[in-house]
Amino acid sequence: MEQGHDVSMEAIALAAGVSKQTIYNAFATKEDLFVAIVEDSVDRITKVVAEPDPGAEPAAVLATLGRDFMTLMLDERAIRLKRILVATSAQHPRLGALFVQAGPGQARRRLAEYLAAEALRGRLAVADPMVAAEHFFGMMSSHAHLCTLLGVAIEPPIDIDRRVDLAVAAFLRAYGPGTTRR
Amino acid sequence: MEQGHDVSMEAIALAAGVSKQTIYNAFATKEDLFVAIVEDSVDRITKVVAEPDPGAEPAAVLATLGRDFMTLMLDERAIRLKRILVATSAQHPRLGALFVQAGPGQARRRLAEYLAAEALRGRLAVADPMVAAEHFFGMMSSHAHLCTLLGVAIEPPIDIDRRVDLAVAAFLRAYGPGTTRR
DNA sequence: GTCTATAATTGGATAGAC
DNA sequence: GTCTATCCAATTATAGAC
Repeated sequence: MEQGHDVSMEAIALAAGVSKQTIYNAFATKEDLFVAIVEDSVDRITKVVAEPDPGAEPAAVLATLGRDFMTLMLDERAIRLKRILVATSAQHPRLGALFVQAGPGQARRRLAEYLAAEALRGRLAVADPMVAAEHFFGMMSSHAHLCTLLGVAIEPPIDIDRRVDLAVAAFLRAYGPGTTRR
Repeated sequence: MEQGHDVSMEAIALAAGVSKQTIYNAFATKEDLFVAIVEDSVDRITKVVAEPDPGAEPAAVLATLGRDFMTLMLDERAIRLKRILVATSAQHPRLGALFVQAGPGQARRRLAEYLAAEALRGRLAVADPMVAAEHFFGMMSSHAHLCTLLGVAIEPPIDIDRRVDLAVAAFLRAYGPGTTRR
């Protein structure tokens, strides 16, 4: 995970403090080891997104989910994992799908469920909950996501709380109760 | 560009119909060739984003910029280029920055300029034009962007026009003239 | 089970003829 | 300038001793 997708078995054995043959006793090929490591990393890194409290204020729920999402997205381990998944997407699209489901996909589904419930209660004007959830996360994360994957510094340096607050405010203007949907 | 960042000089020479030595006569190292190819590709792929007409309706300007942005983002060549930039980000962050500036960065600056002008005219309620522009592009592209990089199929298949229309509508509710900013 | 030593292959780069 | 043939380093995987 530290050295990226093209790390050698030699380097892995060195870091593990064993010889190559010891690794080959546990994994038949480098591919097998790679898949096992990535699957494990996806489990470790995509920590379960807390289910929102159905009774809480939309602004508070959005802020909490938003901060969790941004923190996960900017986590150095998560960035490394995503780079590896992108670099090997041609050989292992299944691993990419695994990450999407467990990470951003889960966050999106959780928020969409909450938005649907709030729409029924009349506290939000959300026609398509999955689209609205994507709008929320997309507003916050899009630019920073690309930059972190490319190793490009974000100017000005990202302020998570501010980004979250701006996205929450914009989302509530777009999907608040008084809004006319079309 | 077809085979990805780890293509061999052998394969490149074969595709070019020459021998390796012929390539080495033009480029001192594989690195040099790589940088030249990527720089050229960035130029080719990030076609100049049309400057918005200052007088046009916000909804129409947003729809045009949105469609251009989505088309560029989903272009197969652009996806391949981005994968290569991500895979080599540790060795060549400069190339990633080049792409960001020329591609999404340019689109964002163009939209931000337009939004600032419209805010002065009172047709939009935009406090921070760069943030608002990022909100617009982020709403449309975020999820699809990650999926295309990872080679994961988007379910349901993406409908550019619909995504653009939904983002334009949400943006205008959030940043339309009647909106209360905070 | 683990280690050292060693295939066997690949791939970047070069030599030397034409 | 271009080609063929070759060098050399790195890397995956295995053999065989302990």
